[in-house]
Amino acid sequence: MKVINHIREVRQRKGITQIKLAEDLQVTRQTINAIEKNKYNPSLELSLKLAEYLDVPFTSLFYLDKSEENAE
Amino acid sequence: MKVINHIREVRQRKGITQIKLAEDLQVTRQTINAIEKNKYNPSLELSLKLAEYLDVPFTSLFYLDKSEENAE
DNA sequence: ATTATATGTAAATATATCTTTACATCTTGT
DNA sequence: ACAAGATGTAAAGATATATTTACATATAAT
Repeated sequence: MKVINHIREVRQRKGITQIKLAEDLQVTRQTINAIEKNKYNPSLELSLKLAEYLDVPFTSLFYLDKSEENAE
Repeated sequence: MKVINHIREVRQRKGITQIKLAEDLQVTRQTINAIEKNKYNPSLELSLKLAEYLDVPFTSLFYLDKSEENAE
């Protein structure tokens, strides 16, 4: 069961660059890029910071993909 | 800034053992124990599964400790 | 006291998350 | 065309998360 995130959409809607988001959250730009490109999931701590920073409900930013009920 | 979790309290309130929780979520009992004892944070995927399984709002189960604003 | 169940913990190992450095590509404006 | 800013990506290394096995302690019931 995979995790879906809507970071890119929310970030772009707010006119924020990956660079600014990374700097403000004290991670590297590559980390933001990798997460947006679904290379891996953010840690719980970073996830909470992202939702807070982007000012959206946590579960609208991250949720489980129910279509892959049986998948790895 | 650390992550606070209320897994133990919610789990006990529901009368669920670490063993059952671990089995139902397909992780080991040691993983549940370590998370409850704050050895480390759950992954984002496991965090989402925990909130769903325990049937509580995500941000009432996990949140950032604002009292450690400047701490590592 | 003994048994059963639940919880705590440790070491070794595997995989996931994140950083650093570096270079490539894309887009937009001039 | 050129430059500047934004994004994509890769390899090597560090730290975090999770498993496996094993043993210890706690608690409650009989």
